[in-house]
Amino acid sequence: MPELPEVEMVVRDLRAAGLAGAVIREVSVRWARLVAQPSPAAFARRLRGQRIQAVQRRAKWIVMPLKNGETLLAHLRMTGQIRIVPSRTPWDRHEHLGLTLDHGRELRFHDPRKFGRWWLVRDPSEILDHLGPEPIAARFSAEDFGQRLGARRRQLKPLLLDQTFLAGVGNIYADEALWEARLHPQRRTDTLSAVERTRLYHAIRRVLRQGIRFGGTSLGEGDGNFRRVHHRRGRNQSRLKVHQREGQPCPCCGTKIRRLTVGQRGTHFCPCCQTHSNQ
DNA sequence: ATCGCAGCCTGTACGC
DNA sequence: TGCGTACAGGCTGCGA
Repeated sequence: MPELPEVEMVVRDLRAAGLAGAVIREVSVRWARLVAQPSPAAFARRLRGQRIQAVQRRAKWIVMPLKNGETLLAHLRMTGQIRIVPSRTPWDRHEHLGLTLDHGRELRFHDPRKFGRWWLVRDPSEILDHLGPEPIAARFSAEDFGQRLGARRRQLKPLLLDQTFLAGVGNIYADEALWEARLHPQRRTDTLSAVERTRLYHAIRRVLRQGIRFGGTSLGEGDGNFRRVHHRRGRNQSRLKVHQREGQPCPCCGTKIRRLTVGQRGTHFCPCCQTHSNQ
């Protein structure tokens, strides 16, 4: 699933492909509900002829400011992939959006689950304002994180997935960060010591940065799994310690990894390293 | 404030 | 082999 590191890889790939500076010649929406805002017709009309000025990332969002001041936004959700292909490439059955660019190229949005969404808005803050801090930003401090964490009374895992609390962490990196910090996913946020809060802060940043360093996490071989722009796979799956490793030994102590459902989410942890004390 | 659930989707994994 | 069913999950919206 594309989380912060995966979206970062896509954004870097799009920049390397020269998407910043490209002009959108034609717009083809083949699955109407993919366009969240405005109507598909207005989306196509207002996008046509526009130049993409930059390709940026905010949490799991791809943010593309246009020359006319509007902003194109994309969210890959579960299975969204962006591809750059030669114009007039035959459509794959899971490609639901096409942006014909200059220089004989076309951007295609591929999404088997159809959960991904695109927006065209005058002011991106109306969409992005609700998001919490960017966890790998320099200005994101351990003090601020620890203080906000202690002010809440929830289980750790669901709070890490709450995009208004912290923006960009998803199921994979939440499991990995909690293992790294040696904290039980169901531990209550207001029971952590100062040392544990700092440990979690560093663990989150470490697993996200490692995800980027290894090109993102591509679990499995299927069509719906994460792929970078030119269909490349990430390599971070080989670095995962607990996520999707139920029954396999913990790399730290050898205990079998267990799976729980926490806040309606599949959750993987080491019952030995991640203790439930204080809960 | 926090929680749980339905809904959005379809590929995959499973049982028979 | 083939069928049916359950499940996965990011996010929103709802009610408790």
